[in-house]
Amino acid sequence: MPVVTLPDGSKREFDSAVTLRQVAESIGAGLARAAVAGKVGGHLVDLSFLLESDADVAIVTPRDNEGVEVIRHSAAHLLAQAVKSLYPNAQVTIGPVVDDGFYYDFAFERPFTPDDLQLIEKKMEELAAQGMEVKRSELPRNEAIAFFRGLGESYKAEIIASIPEGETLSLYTQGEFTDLCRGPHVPDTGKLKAFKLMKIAGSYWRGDSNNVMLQRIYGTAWAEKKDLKEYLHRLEEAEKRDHRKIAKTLNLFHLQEEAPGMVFWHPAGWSLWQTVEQYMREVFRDNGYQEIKTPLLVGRSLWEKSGHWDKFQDQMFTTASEERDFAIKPMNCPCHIQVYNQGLKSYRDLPLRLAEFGSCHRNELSGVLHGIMRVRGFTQDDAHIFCTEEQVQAEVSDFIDLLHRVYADFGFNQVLVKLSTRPVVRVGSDEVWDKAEAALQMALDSKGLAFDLQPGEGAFYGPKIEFSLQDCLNRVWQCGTIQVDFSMPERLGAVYVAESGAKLAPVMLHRAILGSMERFIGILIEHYAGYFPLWLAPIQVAVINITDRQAEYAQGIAKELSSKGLRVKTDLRNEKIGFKIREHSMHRVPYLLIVGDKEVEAQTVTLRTQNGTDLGSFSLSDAEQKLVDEIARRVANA
RNA sequence: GCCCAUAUAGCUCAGUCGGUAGAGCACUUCCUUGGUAAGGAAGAGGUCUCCGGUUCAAAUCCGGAUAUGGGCUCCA
Repeated sequence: MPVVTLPDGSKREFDSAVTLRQVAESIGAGLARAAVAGKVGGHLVDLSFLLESDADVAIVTPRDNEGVEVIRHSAAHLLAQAVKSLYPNAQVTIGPVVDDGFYYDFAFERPFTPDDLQLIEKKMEELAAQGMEVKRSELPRNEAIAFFRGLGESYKAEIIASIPEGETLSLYTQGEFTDLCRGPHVPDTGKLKAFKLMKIAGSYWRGDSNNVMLQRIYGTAWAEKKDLKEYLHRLEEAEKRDHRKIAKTLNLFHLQEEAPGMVFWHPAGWSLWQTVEQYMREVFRDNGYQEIKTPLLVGRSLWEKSGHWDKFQDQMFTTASEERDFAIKPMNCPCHIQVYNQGLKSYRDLPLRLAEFGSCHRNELSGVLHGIMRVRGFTQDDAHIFCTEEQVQAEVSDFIDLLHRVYADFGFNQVLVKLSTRPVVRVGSDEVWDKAEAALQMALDSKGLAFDLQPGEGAFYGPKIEFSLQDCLNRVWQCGTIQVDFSMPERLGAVYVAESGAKLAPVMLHRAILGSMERFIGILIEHYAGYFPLWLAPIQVAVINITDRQAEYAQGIAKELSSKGLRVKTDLRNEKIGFKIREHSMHRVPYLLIVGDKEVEAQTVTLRTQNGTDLGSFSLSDAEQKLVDEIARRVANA
């Protein structure tokens, strides 16, 4: 006599064992129709799940996130079914749910083409329309291996073979197609109403680049057609924000064949860079950092001492001169230690914070380059804090506060935090790791910051915290980091004289807030879609005359504004006012300052914002004050 | 690096079956002095990414290289 407790706390009693579908039907026909899966005691199960004893039960519909995930998972099976029906020689492998959709990896004798994709999608629609029942069954492991071998599905058989012996596996069958799967799945393919295949990509079998390359088909699936449409619209919006596209319209930078992964900054883009850099320079100065500059090209012997020549050589650009090997620095830390090592340091000198806008080069694989987000030549807002073990927590704590202030100034208020602790292969004693991990955790706890703990993900030389910001499309970008390093100072001979008179190696904290300047500027471009807050805008004000008669007046105004540090452009061309306004609006200039005969006569200016609001007339000094205030407040307009 | 796709004017893109290249915007010149998102006219602009092959003939078909895009892998 199972008694079912529903999420609202109400109870229902049944005379005999029931399936979840029957439970749903007892609640309402509408719910039963909508149901795609169920939950028993918090575990997702199929609607066909037979309930024989009392349980907490929930019916899952496409309104629940879990319901959409079930739909996506079933859509992956539908994709596999369609592929097998069109191309019987293709072998199935895995087909999981990912953000917003799913994929399925196939092994096939020839590459899938975009035309294949269309055919497959059409086949999926046909199969979905048939409303085929999706049936669950079970097989013991060894029989499952034999079953898939019999089907010629060697990859599937290999997956099962890696599952411990003696287990029973679940299979799902729809029409002629059977797949190994933990489930649950929708009760019939008719529940799959809104999906679309997106792209074909390569992927290594079991994610290992030594293995064969499979073909991955990505798709998206949603509860309703409307959701699918919204998703496609969101993709279009994201594409409009693409930093590479905006960089072209706003003339910020370019990349070219001769320098793959390295950026040619144009005046407007470099203005953006300079604003960010000068801001960070102030941040360094106001927070006890000292800025330094170290060489780009450093001899092999230093990289051998630091261990990079051994471990990182593939990624370093190297050259030779007079029979000596050199490498362009991929990181700044070894050089910073060289600066630290000049002159004997006392514990009284610590913490010593050395900062550098460090220009680094790494020879990344050609396939990973991406606009200015992933480049070979980049600049870090890098700094190393040399301190004692006792100082670590306070330094980390101050850094976390600083990082949040900086992100907020750039208009990012959502920050995600990850703490990575000791990996299996590591240097340093357990006591030292205990202390370092505790220091990081206490720094986070003392601020009440939520964080994801990633056991074993720390660097071999110490634990680390990583900070990610979320942009206006809720995309996550890992930018900031602080890492404790017990290894390199000792390796490169850094010491300080302790109170006791003993010479000890300092602890080094590697830290960055923006990460790479290039990438951070790329993020800013996409976050603001090129509509930068006034303080960042490459051109802040365009001074526009209505006819030639006001040219001199306009130039005087521009000169005055420039002298107050504003980035001003004049537009005195012989064009109609509407034409000029359109052009500067499209170039996302935050303020247009317009002068005609009226303004000359009254000695005023008229201000218009980028989005078309007419702010009316101001005296020049009032207008100037307004702009200067807005810059100082770093107002975000996103 | 691996898989797939792409590369035509400064930009965005057409270019059918292989027959010497086209639009819009931008640019230049002239006319227009116009009050809040495109005034008019004329002109100039191309080694169709590069190297090779097939062909009487290649932007177009084939091979290779490079870069870019989307993934995979990588990111101590």
